[in-house]
Amino acid sequence: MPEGHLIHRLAESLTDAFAGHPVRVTSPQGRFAASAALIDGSVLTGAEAWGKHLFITFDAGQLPDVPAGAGQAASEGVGAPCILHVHLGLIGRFQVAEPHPVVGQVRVRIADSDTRAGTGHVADLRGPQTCRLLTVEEKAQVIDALGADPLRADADPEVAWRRIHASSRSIASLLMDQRVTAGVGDIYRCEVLFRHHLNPLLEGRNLRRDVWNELWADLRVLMAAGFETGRIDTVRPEHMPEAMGRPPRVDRHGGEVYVYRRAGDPCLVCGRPVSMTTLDGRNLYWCTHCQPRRRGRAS
DNA sequence: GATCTATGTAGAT
DNA sequence: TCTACCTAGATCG
Repeated sequence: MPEGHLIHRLAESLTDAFAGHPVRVTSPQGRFAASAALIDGSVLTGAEAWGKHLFITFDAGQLPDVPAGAGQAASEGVGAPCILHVHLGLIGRFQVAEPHPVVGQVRVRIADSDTRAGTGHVADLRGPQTCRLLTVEEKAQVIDALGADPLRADADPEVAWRRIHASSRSIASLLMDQRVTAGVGDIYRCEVLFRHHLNPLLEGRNLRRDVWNELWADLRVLMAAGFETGRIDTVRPEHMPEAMGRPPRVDRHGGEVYVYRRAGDPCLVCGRPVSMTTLDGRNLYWCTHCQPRRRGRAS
């Protein structure tokens, strides 16, 4: 269930664990067995994240002939790179660990060719929303449809700004739109809006350019920190419960946040209860006092 | 043991 | 706006 920062961490973990080596690719659950067979034994050359999308590239150059019609990537022929495209969706998990027996519904297992006990790694994929093989061209098409990823150095926030500036949709909805900002999920959108005192229902076309610049810069900082630590911490030191004379909290998702999943609890800044509603089918949390409607309007 | 929930998205209505 | 999908852990009775 991760947001973009964890997908980037995952890409790094997979690259560190397997890049440059031939790997075993299997589908213990069976639902990916035919495709797994196409890349089993090939060299994993690297993994890359783009928003919440994960791409794992295999060098299929040394693979034997693959059965006709076994997959789109196979039609490229022997020798073409083959890309495993994964999107975890809401409930998927992809964990890199030391070798261990399969437990539960493992869609894909990637393992070192040398699986002697105590050596190597195993990566288990469970419950993905997307798990398929792509060609290089198909991967490019997926990326073309995505907006600016705050964790990528090559991200272009101008693309996101143009889409926001032209839209009558709420900024809360736009930040979650992967065609606008890729990798931002429910926690980061709720938290960054709070940190900038922005009302979630502010229309994109009414967002000031300087406020967008601040939002984008903050997303980059927050998500880079999340990439480093593996958790989402958004509370400024002066607002930490201890600094405010309150007992420390433990959030279920593992970080310190202002509003996410804190409905009814006192706002860490003003003390009024945090509000929650549903927007586009997702839970939206905010403080009606700290995020008033007028803030952010175009002048 | 049954039910609920979830850091997401696509497709139908 | 709704429903379906994928899985596991938390919560309920």
